[in-house]
Amino acid sequence: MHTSKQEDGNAQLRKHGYRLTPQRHMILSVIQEAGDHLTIEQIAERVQQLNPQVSLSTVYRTLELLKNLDLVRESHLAGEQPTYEVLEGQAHHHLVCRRCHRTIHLDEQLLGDLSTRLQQQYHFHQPHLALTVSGYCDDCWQQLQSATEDFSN
Amino acid sequence: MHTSKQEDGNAQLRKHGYRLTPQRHMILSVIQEAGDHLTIEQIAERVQQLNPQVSLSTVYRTLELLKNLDLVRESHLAGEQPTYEVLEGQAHHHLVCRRCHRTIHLDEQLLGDLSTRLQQQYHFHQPHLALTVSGYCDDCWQQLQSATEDFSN
DNA sequence: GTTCGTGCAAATACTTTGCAAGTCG
DNA sequence: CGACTTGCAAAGTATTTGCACGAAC
Repeated sequence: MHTSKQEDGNAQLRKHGYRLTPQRHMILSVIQEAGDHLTIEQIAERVQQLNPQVSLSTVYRTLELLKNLDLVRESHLAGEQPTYEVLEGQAHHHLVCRRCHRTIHLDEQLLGDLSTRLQQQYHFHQPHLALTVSGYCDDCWQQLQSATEDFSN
Repeated sequence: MHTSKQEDGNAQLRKHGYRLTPQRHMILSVIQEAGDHLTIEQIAERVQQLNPQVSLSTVYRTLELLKNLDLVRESHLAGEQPTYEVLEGQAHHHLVCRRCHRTIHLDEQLLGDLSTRLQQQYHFHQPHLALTVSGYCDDCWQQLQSATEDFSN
């Protein structure tokens, strides 16, 4: 699948004087096609399915590079492994259950014009908003309720 | 310094059947008195200043415990070490410069009634909001501007 | 006195690095 | 061809675990 996103990625690399190696291309593609967060392990797994030769260090080095070029965003929620996803201008937000770790994605407009407000009030440039909400999903909450009948306060 | 916060912490431990050891007390105090985020290393350092015997694993284990009891909040910004701070009911938010890592704290009410809205829409219980804004502080932005005169697009 | 918690050392997990060989442009 | 990248293996860091001793209640 050749999306314009991919060509952007390749172009970005070239523009900054980096070489366009098959490994870099594969890694970027894998992340783009996932359309979701991937851990380093998941990325390596998928890349190695295409070419088992690719080493883990290359994945680390490439992600570092893509991160610096703003082609990929890293997020690191407490207690979880860091994850990577394509950066498409849009922020997006997470609801994470503290018990089962289920994650719900929320879209960017949730926060309205906050971005602009922060820019003006704090002189912060190119702000990327990342909201993480931790709590209990309804299922886990029910289970916890029945498990702790008495411990009030 | 014996604040009511400390007594709350102690009481919480007891209430859940955990023992109140000097180590736990020290670790909680250190975090409370910092009034700011501390890394594990900083916590260990300060605790060991009080009693050099305390081991790192105890710090890890205790933080895990305090986290589960909701006495302490862990945050883990991408590319940084995890940090810990007392949880005082209030969320608080961060603006982090991507270049110099300077951090600005923003207060909870920034997000208004979002908490309630999420609760209602997604049936998420006891939500804690943590907003992280990454971007460039004004100083770094200026420097970057002059450093990259030409590379447009 | 029991059970829980701690210190220590070792194990595990995760990430980075040095370097020779290979590849992109 | 030359400079940049890669794979591999080894080194670093960070975190977790097993166990015997000590402490809280």
